[in-house]
Amino acid sequence: MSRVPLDLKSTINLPQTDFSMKANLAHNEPKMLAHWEELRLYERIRESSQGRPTWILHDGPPYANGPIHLGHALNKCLKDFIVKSKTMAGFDSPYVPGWDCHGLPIEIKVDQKLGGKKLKMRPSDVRLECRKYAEKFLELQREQFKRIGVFGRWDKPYSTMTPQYESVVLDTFYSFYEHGFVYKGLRAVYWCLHDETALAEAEVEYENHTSPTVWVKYALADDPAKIDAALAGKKASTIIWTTTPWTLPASMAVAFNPDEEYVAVPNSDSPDEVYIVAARLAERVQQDVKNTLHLDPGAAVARFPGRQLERLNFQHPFLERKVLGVLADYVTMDTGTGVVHTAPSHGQEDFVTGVKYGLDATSNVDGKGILRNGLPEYDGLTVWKANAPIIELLQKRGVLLHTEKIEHSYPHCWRCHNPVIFRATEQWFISMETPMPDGKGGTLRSRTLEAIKKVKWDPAWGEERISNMIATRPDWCISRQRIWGVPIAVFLCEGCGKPLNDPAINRKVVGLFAKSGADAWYTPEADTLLPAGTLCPHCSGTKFKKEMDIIDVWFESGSSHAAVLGHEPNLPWPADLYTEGGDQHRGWFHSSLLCAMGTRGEAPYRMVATSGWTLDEQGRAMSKSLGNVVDPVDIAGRLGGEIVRLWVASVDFREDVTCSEHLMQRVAENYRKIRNTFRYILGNLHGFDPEKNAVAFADLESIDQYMLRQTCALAADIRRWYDEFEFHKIYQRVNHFCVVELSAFYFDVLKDRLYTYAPNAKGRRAAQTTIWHIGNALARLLAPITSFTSDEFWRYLPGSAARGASVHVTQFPSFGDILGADVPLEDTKQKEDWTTLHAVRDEVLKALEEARTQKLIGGGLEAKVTVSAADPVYSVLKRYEPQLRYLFIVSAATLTQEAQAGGGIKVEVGKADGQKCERCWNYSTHVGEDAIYPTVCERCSAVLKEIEGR
RNA sequence: GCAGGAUUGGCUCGAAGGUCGAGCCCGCGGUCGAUAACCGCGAGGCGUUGGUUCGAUUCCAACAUCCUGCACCA
Repeated sequence: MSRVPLDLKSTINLPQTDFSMKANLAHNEPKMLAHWEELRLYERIRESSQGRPTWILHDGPPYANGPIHLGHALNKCLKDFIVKSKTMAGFDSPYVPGWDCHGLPIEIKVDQKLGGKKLKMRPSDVRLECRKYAEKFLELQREQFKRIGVFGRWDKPYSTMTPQYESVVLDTFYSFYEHGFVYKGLRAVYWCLHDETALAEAEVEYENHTSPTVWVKYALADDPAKIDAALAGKKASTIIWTTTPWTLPASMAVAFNPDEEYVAVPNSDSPDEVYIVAARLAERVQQDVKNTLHLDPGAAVARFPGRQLERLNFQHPFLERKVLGVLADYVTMDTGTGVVHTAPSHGQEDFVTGVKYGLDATSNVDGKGILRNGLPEYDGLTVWKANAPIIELLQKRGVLLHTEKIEHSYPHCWRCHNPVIFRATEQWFISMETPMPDGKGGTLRSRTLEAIKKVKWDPAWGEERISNMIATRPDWCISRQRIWGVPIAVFLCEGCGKPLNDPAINRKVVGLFAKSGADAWYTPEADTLLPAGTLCPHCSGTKFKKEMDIIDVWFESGSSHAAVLGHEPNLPWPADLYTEGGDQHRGWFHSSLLCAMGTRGEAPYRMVATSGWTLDEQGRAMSKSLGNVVDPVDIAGRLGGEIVRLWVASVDFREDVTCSEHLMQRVAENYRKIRNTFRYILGNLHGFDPEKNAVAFADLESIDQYMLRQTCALAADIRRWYDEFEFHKIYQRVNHFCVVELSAFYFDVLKDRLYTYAPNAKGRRAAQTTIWHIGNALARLLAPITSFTSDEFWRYLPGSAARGASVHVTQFPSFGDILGADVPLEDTKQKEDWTTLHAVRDEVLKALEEARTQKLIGGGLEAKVTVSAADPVYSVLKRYEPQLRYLFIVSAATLTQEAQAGGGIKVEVGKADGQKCERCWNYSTHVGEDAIYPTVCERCSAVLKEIEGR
């Protein structure tokens, strides 16, 4: 009875799967997101994590004023890797994202939008506009973060503009206030006369400006012999140079550089008169003032360091006042006379110097820029108009040595573009030197420095960095003359101006904020909080007004730990980790630390990790004008959110990271390799049911067992690297595993078994069991990074339906999961065998390549090889002899025991004997022996019999 | 100017006081049963200058370039 022969190709078990080779991520990821939403996946993860130890990453709030950029994506992906990996490592690790919503950038944007209208609007209406602006971008950023696969409590994030949050900020402020950390004091700030407002540094732009400059004589009021004996009996003066004559009424000191040499230069018309200027600038000064004064630097009477001039008294050029000689390092020798007129109320450095020497920093310039309390010549004029009469005045008093106009770079208001001035104003401060109220000793500064040591900083240099900053920072100026923020909700006595500090009233204000938000301060409702009959404790005044300054937004975000942590059982205080860009050592890490120290005496975090900056391929910062911006939203839309995630995983985030379109393409290439690994596994698991078809570890082939142990080694590395946040090592290692260990080695070798064996043959089932375990493990190990693809794979993996709806509710695989319970992890002998076999295989492949070059063979199966080796290699090969041809993927491999020169092995390649089997493509001398299938080899003949049930 | 960090094939990374290494890219070839895939072979590098050392890409110092934060231009 004759049979109709089967079509041979149909008897080959080719891979079969709907897991497409083309990911089409841009199209498919949104579907996966919808699926996750439908599953309520984040909530499910929370439920399944209940009761496990918590591990808290507290989110640093991005600023809600634009779409996300690559730095945001880096930040959020890193956090997502950490939270997901902690979750899969067995922790309850909730993630509450947050936003920073108050502050200047939004207020300025809204200002620009409102224009002149703002001045006519009530503050509460301006605040509403700001709120709408922030809300808009909070919404946008939330969707963008979700799009790149970040899991979190997106429907209940924290935001700095909610009543709850605002009340916590105020409560934190009161805690500082009631413990005596807070004081009011003067500080020099940028001031725009036109807009009558203080400006932040960010609001200042340098533009060219023409200023009158003057060289002014300050006569020494003390005995010049104090400086140098040679000056006894002389009439000594010094000369200052300034571009702001209007600040001269506020001149309180003249500054010298302590380490520079100064000289007393005689006036050649009147040799008893000497002028003290810097030695290095004497020639220049001579030229500058030559029209009024004939200095003779060559005839200097004395030379002395600047420090000799400290605390000497000089006569103010036109006021009845002494001016103190002071020392300052910032006095340079590139312009002027080496002597700097110092007005503490009108310059930042001047102010600092003023504090150091106890000088008066009261400003006699009002908010409109008008000089007050001055001489009739200039009193009542604005600073710009006062320059001319003051110069005239100097002339009249005979102290003007020279004047001219110069054009130089000068700070301007970025909105009205008028030149700005420095002005000392009253501000609120937190003192760094206040003793801690908890009785444990130390000051805010010293205790903070101690707390820093208990925190783990990654990279380690962060500790030194933040310590330096805390050690050297001035008191914290926490007030801002702005609207969009949390007000410093304090009542001030209208009589004496002193603030009220009554804890009972403070609590009532916190309660009001918790109910109605900080907006309430801008309504009459706040006034009713003050009980009738409240008296000022300082002057017994009965009338009070509200402080309308707002709190520095860094204080707000620095209070986030108190707003978010410690209120729910699985969100305990303090956080295990804060992680942001390295710029936050001065920003959020810094303010959070101080806020927590002042209120709780402890750091709000156990560990701080920092990431670098995102730069372009040439290492330049990204900017729209350079056109080198990589937009993560755009990448997600074209290449996939997974590619953004994988890029983040690929770089060492601790240093500055580079990115470009080109680099993203490269990452996409690598992604395809990982995807194809998953696809190969799924394709070859067609018809495999792990419940029914799995083969016990002991019955697997040696190579299968070896690969499962390799997978365990991979799992161990990956899990360690997740713990250490070394994601780029995971990326490299997984890439290597997929490309070298699987694709180029194991999967290649496996094809013969998977494709040509009978579907249910034990050897094939063993291979399937192995790749099933590898895929199962790999998907879970990679899930924190390739969250989309791992879950997609999970849905296709046979038997996974029984193990949960998503890979994200599983945990990392244990060695037992991979090998089977009770299988020992180590098998040293097996590992050594395979190390040897690997090395021999490499030699064989090289020999095959040579034979190919010589046109002896084409494909490897056209070849037979003979390997000659001596012990110990020989005996290893001998034990694996029947498998060698499959390992080398040739049609025959024979072995001879023979020592080689140099101790190596010899590989001889020849044309394979026999005919090519049409089915398995191996060459065999037995092709033609099967009557029904005359074109197949003896192995395939047997397989076909099995398939046909013969 | 001050503080901190970085510099390894074209790209991203890893390791180490003893010939550095991996993946990708690139070149050549194979395969045509993972096919917009797969396999093999090959080429290519330690910023500069000194010092310590038997030996330095590694440790030290200076320089250069780049990045971050801070300060400043009277």
